[in-house]
Amino acid sequence: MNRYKELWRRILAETLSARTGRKVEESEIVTEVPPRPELGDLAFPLFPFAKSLRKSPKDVALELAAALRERAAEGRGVAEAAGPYLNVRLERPRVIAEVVRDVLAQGGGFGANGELAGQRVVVEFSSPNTNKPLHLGHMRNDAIGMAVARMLEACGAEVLRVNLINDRGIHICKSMLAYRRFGEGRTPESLGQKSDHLVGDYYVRYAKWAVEDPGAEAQAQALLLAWEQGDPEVRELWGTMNRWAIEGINQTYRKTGVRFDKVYRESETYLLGRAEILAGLERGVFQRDPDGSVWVDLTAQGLDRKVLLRSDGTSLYVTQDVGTAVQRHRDWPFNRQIYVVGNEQRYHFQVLFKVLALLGHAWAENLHHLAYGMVTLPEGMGKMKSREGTAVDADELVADLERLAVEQIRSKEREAEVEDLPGTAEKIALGALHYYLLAPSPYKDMVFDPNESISFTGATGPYLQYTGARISSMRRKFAERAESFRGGEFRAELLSAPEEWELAKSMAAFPDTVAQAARELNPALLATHLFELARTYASYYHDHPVLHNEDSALVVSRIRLAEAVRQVLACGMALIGVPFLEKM
RNA sequence: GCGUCCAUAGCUCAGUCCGGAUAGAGCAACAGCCUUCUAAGCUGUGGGUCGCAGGUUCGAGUCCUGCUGGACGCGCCA
Repeated sequence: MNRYKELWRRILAETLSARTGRKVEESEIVTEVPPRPELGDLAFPLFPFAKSLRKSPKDVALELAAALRERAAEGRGVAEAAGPYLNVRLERPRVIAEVVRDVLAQGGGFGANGELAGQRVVVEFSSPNTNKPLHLGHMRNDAIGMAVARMLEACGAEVLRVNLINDRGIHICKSMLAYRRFGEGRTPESLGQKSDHLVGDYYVRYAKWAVEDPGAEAQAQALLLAWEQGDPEVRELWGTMNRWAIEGINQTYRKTGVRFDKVYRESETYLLGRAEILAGLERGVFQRDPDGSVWVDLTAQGLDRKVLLRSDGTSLYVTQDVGTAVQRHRDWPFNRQIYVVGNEQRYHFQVLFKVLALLGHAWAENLHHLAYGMVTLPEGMGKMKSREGTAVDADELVADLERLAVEQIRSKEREAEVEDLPGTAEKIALGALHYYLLAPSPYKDMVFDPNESISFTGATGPYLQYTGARISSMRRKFAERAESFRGGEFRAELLSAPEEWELAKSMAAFPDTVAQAARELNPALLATHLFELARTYASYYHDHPVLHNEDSALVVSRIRLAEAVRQVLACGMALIGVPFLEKM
């Protein structure tokens, strides 16, 4: 839609410049969409020009409408006055023809643009700990990370998906300690259990034990010390349990379509972080306290004094993150780096970015914390504490959604039609999950209602999938009956229903939404746009037969329009991780 | 105590960055629609002091100030 908007902006700026006797910039022209389609397709409020023209906005609109009459052909539409607004009514058949042609010609590439061409962007997301399986919070993180990565790619950027595995520290030692104490040599194989769940069970076991035994904490500390000193037995146990955790987590990633181009481990970068901090100390940007700890003073910048190295010389979370960032920029010099991390860590990232800047890394100003809100359960369903074993487990949740999808397919008696029941159920489950997690703005806390997420009515992933499957089905039927529609040609002027115009506008605006979503790092804009497109289409095909028409030109015209809708849905769904289904 | 973020329909959320026409969806509720391209659908009805009070503006859900309520942060934890 932008191309038409920009076209009229220019036309209006030229006309207004001539009338006001000063150069009116295109940026001064405010564009909107009229509140009701009958009013036109583009709207330009004229309040700002009333003063300089010494006329009421209403009269300005009337005069402009008259003056713009001769530019209708150029602008593919006519301008009319509507109160204080100048509204433009586009020439529908011409625009519909352009949109359908563009969508079908560009196929899977529709919506892409070159806005970020040549940019290299790192997107870090997921960042699991190796002491427990993934939970619902990770799934929101993953959904956002994957969607943002794909959106940036759609805008031409080269994206590196990066995972940072938190595989060291006291919390990791806790599950190791509990396993050593209570595990009796059990393995995932001996138990027939998914390996990350085994590790997670001992993390929960530790928490229970620590309540009874006040000495537990000290033992965990001792184990961490042994780990840092490289005790072979401890390192071996650590290696085994880490492998279990990571293998299990990777299974979940494969299941949910999450992938990374590069994986970093904190155990591999914390030493570089320490070296960086010591270099900063030498350059005088940090200070050492009498007890040996190293500090950065950010009070001048509205933050606090923060410790960067402990008095015993060991590193902290922020130290590791410094090392990781430096390592990454060496490995793959990026223009931007986006950290998808919960909003409770806002302060941490402010500090991190300032510390990196103080260390003299120019790229520090191109780091961005994409802070997303907490996911909670509805009232009465409890808090998600992985320590207590009450977190919503990712694997379980996906399995539950799949079960419900199977039930739905059976109850609709679609089992024979879909052919691959488990595969279809899996895709519906992922569509439901990803759509639900991406629909609210990332920065806001959200309530995850398991029942609502799997409900198949309303603004959901399955609704998009259903719309796509219906069109796909219709398309197959069209191909089967191709003979009877022979000779029919696409003619945009046959697509004169108001809904057909709404569909064309929605499709024309899709590339703008992709660009905006990428600019704002907000996949929710896409989720909303796709739902509205699907809803308009559902309403349209309910009372406008596509194949059941005498006029084969009308059939062909409508099927092309429907195919374009299908294509736009497919493009958008791919971006937000909702699998497209030919049949459901 | 200090800082950051949030508050829109019974519920879950768009709209706020960048101020413009009677504030929109979905769910739930109620009433309809399957000899017709998949009823996981479609149509209609009811439902809002945009947390409160000021201010700026021709115009405020949107910007500014104060207040109230909530979440998070302010560890030699991650």
